[in-house]
Amino acid sequence: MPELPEVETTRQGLAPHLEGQRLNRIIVRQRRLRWPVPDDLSTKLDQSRLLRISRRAKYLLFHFETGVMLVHLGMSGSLRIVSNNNEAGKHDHIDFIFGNRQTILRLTDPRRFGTVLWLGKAPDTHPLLNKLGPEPLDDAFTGNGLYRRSRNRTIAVKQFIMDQTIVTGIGNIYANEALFKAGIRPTRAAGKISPQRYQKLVQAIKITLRAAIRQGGTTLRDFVGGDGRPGYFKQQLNVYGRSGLPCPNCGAPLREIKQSGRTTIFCAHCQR
DNA sequence: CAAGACTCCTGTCAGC
DNA sequence: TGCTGACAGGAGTCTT
Repeated sequence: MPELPEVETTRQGLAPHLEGQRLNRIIVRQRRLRWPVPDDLSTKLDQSRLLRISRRAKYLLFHFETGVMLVHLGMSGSLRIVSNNNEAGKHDHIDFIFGNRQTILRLTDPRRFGTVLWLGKAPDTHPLLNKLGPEPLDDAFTGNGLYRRSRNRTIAVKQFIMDQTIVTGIGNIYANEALFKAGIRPTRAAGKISPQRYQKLVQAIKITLRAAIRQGGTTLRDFVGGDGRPGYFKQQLNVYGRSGLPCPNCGAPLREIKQSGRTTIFCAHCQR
């Protein structure tokens, strides 16, 4: 489920439980994720204190005294605090056991597209991190910047904003939503959009992501409390998952197409 | 370099 | 009820 808002609400939910705590041990039940979980992860982390959890793009960075551990949740991953009598299920691949009171951070990931890697002391130079574009909620992410990067690009604007080297954190849902809000047709060539419209798109992205983070925040207490209540992702989505239903703006039926194998939903009347 | 296809894996759901 | 195929919130890697 994780696009930027999910990852950020996960970070915000976990940080108060874990920051400052010492890691006791790790239980790795399944090391075959996107890449194999490093053999020596346990050694690297042994009795190390977790200083803080940060986020870059859709990556969570766990800053330990001994170095940085990177976690990506892929398509289906989640991290939760679970109680110590909670039996591990089929897809509960790793437990990180913290502190004297045995706080357990559990990684669950049915599809195993997620990632757990050790980056050591110089995380920023890692290939997964060193080519990333700006954070969408930073001031450094501007309409002008997007406009400049888009010149001579024939790629569709939707794929353009999902490219993590252009701007980070935007996945399929929020790409659809932001383009709807900005009134831009997802298939339009990135290189043929005016600076003014990129300005509008950047605002739409920021507003959409902030709203989603706020909503994630309200449900996160349940999330971290570990009861895993369903219905967690109910959001006010304007287009995603609403193919054929009326456009919230004009009432025309929303159209569905494929772009690079991903579902795109848009209003042919409002988005041009 | 850019763009598109392919790939990893499992759960869910529509259709028969 | 059971089977089959399509599809799902990601993104690195390979091919053209």
